[in-house]
Amino acid sequence: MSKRRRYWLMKSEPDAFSIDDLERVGTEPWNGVRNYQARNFMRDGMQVGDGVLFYHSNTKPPGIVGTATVASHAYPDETQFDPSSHYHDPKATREEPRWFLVDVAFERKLSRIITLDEIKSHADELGDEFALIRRGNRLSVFPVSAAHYKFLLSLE
DNA sequence: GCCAACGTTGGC
DNA sequence: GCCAACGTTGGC
Repeated sequence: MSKRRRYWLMKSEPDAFSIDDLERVGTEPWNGVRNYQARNFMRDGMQVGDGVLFYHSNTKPPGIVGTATVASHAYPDETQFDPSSHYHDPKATREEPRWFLVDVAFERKLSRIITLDEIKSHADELGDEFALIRRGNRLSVFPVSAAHYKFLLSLE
């Protein structure tokens, strides 16, 4: 069993939850993910202490704005059980939860945004396997290699 | 606000 | 199991 730190990129729309919000609250349950692949990364791949690139999506400009750490193992997303929640899933039960999340803890804000444009300008170094700049990528949670994590932060 | 690129759903 | 219809994401 490897204890080696893994790295991830997690997207959030700043209107809904920004890096400043995370700084304010310190730790946040990453609720509302309703994509199976993203869920599987959180449920099966994440370990406490893993590094997270915090990305602002659907804003101008989109880009990496900070870092965070995985602060819990995966557990059921409470919002799936709440009929009044936007994220309610009528097919989920407490016996068989469908959606899982981890807690994410604030680490730091970057001194500046590493914009999507800038990341794209380094496509040659990052290569095709970097999911963020692959065509049509909509995943909100995905793994980043240690080398890519280091490279992206070196752009700061 | 538009729309491409998906993922999901449900009829068959 | 196929696939059309629909909903969502997220850059632009």
